[in-house]
Order: sequence, then structure tokens, then C-alpha cells
Amino acid sequence: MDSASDQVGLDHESRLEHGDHQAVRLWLRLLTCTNLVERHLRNRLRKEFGITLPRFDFMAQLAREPKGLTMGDLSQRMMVSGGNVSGIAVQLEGEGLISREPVPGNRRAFCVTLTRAGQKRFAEMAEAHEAWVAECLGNLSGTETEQMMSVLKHIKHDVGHIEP
Amino acid sequence: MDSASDQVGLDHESRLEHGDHQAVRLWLRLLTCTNLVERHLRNRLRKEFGITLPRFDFMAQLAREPKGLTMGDLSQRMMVSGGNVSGIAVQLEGEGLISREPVPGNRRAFCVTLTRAGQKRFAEMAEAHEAWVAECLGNLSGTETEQMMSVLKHIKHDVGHIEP
DNA sequence: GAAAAACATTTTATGTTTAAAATATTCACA
DNA sequence: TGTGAATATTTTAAACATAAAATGTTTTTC
Repeated sequence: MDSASDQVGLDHESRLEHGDHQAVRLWLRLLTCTNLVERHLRNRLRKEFGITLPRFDFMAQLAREPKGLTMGDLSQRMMVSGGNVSGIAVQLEGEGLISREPVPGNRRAFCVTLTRAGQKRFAEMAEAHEAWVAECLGNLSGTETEQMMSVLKHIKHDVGHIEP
Repeated sequence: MDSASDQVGLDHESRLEHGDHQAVRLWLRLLTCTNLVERHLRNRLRKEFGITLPRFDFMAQLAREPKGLTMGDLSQRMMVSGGNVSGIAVQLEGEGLISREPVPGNRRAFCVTLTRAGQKRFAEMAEAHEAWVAECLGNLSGTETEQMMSVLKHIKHDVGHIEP
């Protein structure tokens, strides 16, 4: 009988049939893995800190740019639309975790920064978050990690060069 | 000067600081790559077939199970909530691409299958989809593909064994 | 300097996704 | 049997996400 460790269950890969191309097989496994980790992190953030992943991501971007970022910067780095970050910003601002101040010399843009409370709050979350990621990806060997980093870099490059 | 190929731009990885753990670095790169590919496939499906990725995924799961699946099966395999597949099913049913029929002996469940029209429609899309995936992931060497498959399997196993 | 183009953001409308509650059915078992 | 637990699905409310239009600002260009 299968051991518990083999009962990985059904997921995206179950779509596959014999003979499907290797690229599709790889893509579905990649999608499954990322979804599994993302869901795990999302659930933990919600349960332990009552925050969503997008809001955490928003704060994470600010945490490493003490001088602040514009809404456009955040949109680009989070890889989501401008309207999206706009909505998240309203909420985080309402909770007092970020502040938006005008940029001297450019009245179009806002400079978004973590408030003192936001910094404190984020530091608590970041430590836990890092531990959760290590639970998911920290058991790989050095070689495995390097291989993944290398191949993912290759993929990122390839995808970036596909025409529209 | 940097070549165009190095101008990958800012994304999730820009959150990183020197000294962050390797696992976090790997996670952010994994997330970025998956998002890039997913977005590319999503845009293509929308432009060329006027369909969303979740609907395509829904049909793909059915395509390889001619005997049909229950809503719960679909939820599990697509890795989304039950409420989600419920909403998608209503739409696809309205377009005549799937049918839902009662399961003899279990009045709770539905048996969902592709209609003839759904099968035809999906076959057209699947061929294009496979080519798009190959554009994204098909330039890897055999070794790279095998390495990715192996490490992702390892990750999938590890994540599956984290307590709630 | 005025018109046009580009920029930065927000608003709007629509749709996706989730968690949780609600509904209905089946199963376990004393 | 009949009661409670488990199962299968839908509904609901809130958050997230996008594209496109709207608003206001800055830069370019002639």
C-alpha cells in the first residue's frame, strides 16, 4: 500500500495524459508547487496576523525602501495593476500602517512609506514569514537550491523575450 | 551597458536584502517566474479564445476524464475553493460547454462532463495552449527540465507534510 | 507660450477568489 | 431506527484584480 508520503493527492498534474509534452508537464508541476506554497503562506498570515498576502507584499516592498516608493513603483514591483495598489493603499493607510505624502517637485506622485507602527508590525510578520518559507523550501540541498535558482533564471529570461 | 536581456526589471525579488535567507530568495524567484508564465498564458487565452484561465483549467480537467468529475473533484484538482468552481460551472453550463447531471445513488453530487461542443472547443484551445507553454518552458535543456521536475517533486513532498 | 503628448494616480465597472455560513443528503452506529 | 457526524454543493460577503476612463500634472514640441 502507498505510504502517506505518496498520497500527494490530485492537483493540476492530474490533467496530464501519457505523451503530453514535457514542457506542459513541467509547467503544471511548477504551478502546483507555487500554489501549494502560496496557499500555505496565505493561510498562515491570515491566521497568525490577520493580514492578506497582497497587503503583506505591499508592506514588504516598503520595508526595504525606507525612503519610500511611489504608487507606480509598487505596482511594478508587486506585478499588479495600478488600480489594485491604489485600493490596498487606502486600506493600509486607514489602519495607520503606511503614510502617503506628496513628493516635493512632483504633484502627481505620492511617496508611500511605512509608518512607525507599520515598521514594527512588519518586522514581527517578516520573521515568522521567513520561517514559514524555510519550512517549505528549506529542506532542499545546496545543489537543489542552486539548480532551481539557475533554471528559474533561465525561464524568466525566456519568458521576458516572447513577443506580446 | 546592459543588454536588453538583462533588463528584467523590478519584481518580487526586489524585496530582497543582502543576507536574506536562501529559501526566501528562492521562493520569490519561484513566485515571479510562475506569475510571469501564468500571466502570459492568461493573456493569450483571453485574446485568442476569449476564455479565462480558470475556465480553461476547468475544461482541461474534464477533457481527460470522459466519465466526468464531481464538483468536489474539480475543486480539488484545480486547487481552488468549492464556491469558485460552482461559479465557473454556472457560466460554462450557460455557454453549453459542460453539462451537469445527477449521480445515480447520490443526490448530493453532480457529474460534470464536457458536451460535444465543449470537447471540440477544448481541443482547439489545448493545441495552442501547449505551444504557448513550450514557448515559455521549451527552451530548457533536458538536464534543466529533469532537475526542475526533481526538485519540484521534492518541494511538493515537503509542503505536503507540514502540519496545518 | 500654447497645444499635444506623456505621466501618475484614482475611479469605475466587471469579474475572480476566498472563507464561512447555509442547505441538503448520506453515512456511522449505538 | 434515529441521532449526530460527515459529505457535496451553493450562497454570501469581503478582498483582490484587471482594463479602461477620468483627473490632474509635467514635459515636449512646434
